[in-house]
Amino acid sequence: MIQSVDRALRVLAVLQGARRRSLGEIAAAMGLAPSTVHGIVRTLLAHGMVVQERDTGLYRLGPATLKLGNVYLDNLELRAHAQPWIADLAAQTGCGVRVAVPLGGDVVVVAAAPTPDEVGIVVPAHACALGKVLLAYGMCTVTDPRPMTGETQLPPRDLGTVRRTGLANEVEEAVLGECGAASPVATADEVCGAVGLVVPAGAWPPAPATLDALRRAARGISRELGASSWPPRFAEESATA
Amino acid sequence: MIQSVDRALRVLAVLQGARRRSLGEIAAAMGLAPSTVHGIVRTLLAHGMVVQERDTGLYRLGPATLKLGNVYLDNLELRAHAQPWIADLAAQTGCGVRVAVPLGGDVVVVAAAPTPDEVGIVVPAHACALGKVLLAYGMCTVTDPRPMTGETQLPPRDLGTVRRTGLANEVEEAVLGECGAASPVATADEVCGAVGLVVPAGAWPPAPATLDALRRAARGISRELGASSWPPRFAEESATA
DNA sequence: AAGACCATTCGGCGATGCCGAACGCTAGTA
DNA sequence: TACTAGCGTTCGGCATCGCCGAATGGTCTT
Repeated sequence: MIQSVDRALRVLAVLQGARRRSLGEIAAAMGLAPSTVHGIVRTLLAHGMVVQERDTGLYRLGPATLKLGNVYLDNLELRAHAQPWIADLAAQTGCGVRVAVPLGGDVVVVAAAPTPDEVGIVVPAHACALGKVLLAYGMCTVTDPRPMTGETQLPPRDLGTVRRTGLANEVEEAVLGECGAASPVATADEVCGAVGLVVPAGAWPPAPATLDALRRAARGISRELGASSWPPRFAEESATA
Repeated sequence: MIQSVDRALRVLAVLQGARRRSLGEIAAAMGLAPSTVHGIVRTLLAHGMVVQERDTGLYRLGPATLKLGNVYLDNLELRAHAQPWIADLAAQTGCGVRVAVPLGGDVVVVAAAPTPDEVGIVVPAHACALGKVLLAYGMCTVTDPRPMTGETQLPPRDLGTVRRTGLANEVEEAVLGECGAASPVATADEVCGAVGLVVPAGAWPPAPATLDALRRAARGISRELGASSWPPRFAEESATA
């Protein structure tokens, strides 16, 4: 782990917390001298990862981050293969559909239907069905176990059942009035994401046919990505068995 | 400019060029020893900026880039204020509408209507109307003057006219069959972006009323962002005058 | 079975970036 | 007007941190 690179990425993380920050604020948040942070920020500035407001001198994230994120999406086989499946699934079920990948203790939405503007949103893994799937397969780790609503269950339960059935549920644990169900998506040798439905609390639980459609989509995407079996095997579980 | 941070960002830039790359490929592209790049990549890996495929060992961009890009969009006042204007403009004119910001020699689309999935795309500044506006105000610099179609004009001409009229044009310079017109958007003290129309070659030139609507939108957004006059003054031009 | 490529580890030399202090600036205040 | 407080920024010296070359253990190809 290279110190200065790690610090640069931590600067970007700090900048995610607020629209704009002063150099001193960033330095204070990281416990470093302002002049140390200045060198890092100047380098980020040169690459467009951050921008500096001309009048106030404050810093914010820059457009290079957007370019980077867009290239990531374009290069993601998971997204490309999932796109037609989730469009169908949204049409069939009338629900919102999301595909997400793990990012530490969170999940990041990489595809959505019928509302593609949900791409990019980040949800704590322990508070949504998509995250529970990824927790069950060891792709996420609970880093910040704070409840988001009064319904949030801590720690996440029944992860064994998730692996057995290929389904995870969530009832108003992230957003009141919103429930979810999700299934794992895998490549030939690991779980790489999850596909899930967003269901209004009034329509919960969904019809069995809806959950079957979800699982069919998860299996279909996984097959296109090279997976041979579904639900996927959990490497660590089968190793200890 | 801190060396290792700069190298880390260049690694990300290299990774934008292809879906996946081996450590050796990245090292070769940068003229460094593989072991040097390895340390950098490991740090990026720890933050989710890159991921490593379990089977092949190859590297690609990671989901943290997507999160970063999404936060950038959420924190962008330009985008928030432009959104209703471009929705109206798209409905009135029947054209595609884009809002873009400068990024070195390119422009990055940060808002679009009626097709929001165009957000994130990157176009060389010298080959599109949006970029010509930003070149005219010194927010972009031509870094890689390669024509994209047979129509691409190099170097970009009539930038003074762009500043005088608040309008830039482009006829099939980026994509054959596609033309564009764009106007500057400014805050109180600098040009921060551009708004433009995408017009099919068959519908070019657009009606004067269409261009007026474009300019009204550009002026309206600029006013909301604190600009006092429109078209905006060009700092360097007025300083030398 | 041999070769080529991969990611990865290690250790020593040296360049590199860290930090404290000083600067110029703007803004708000007495 | 003078004065303080905060900002971003610059500079230089010391020591640290990271760079690189070589060596390892894999896997896949020939």
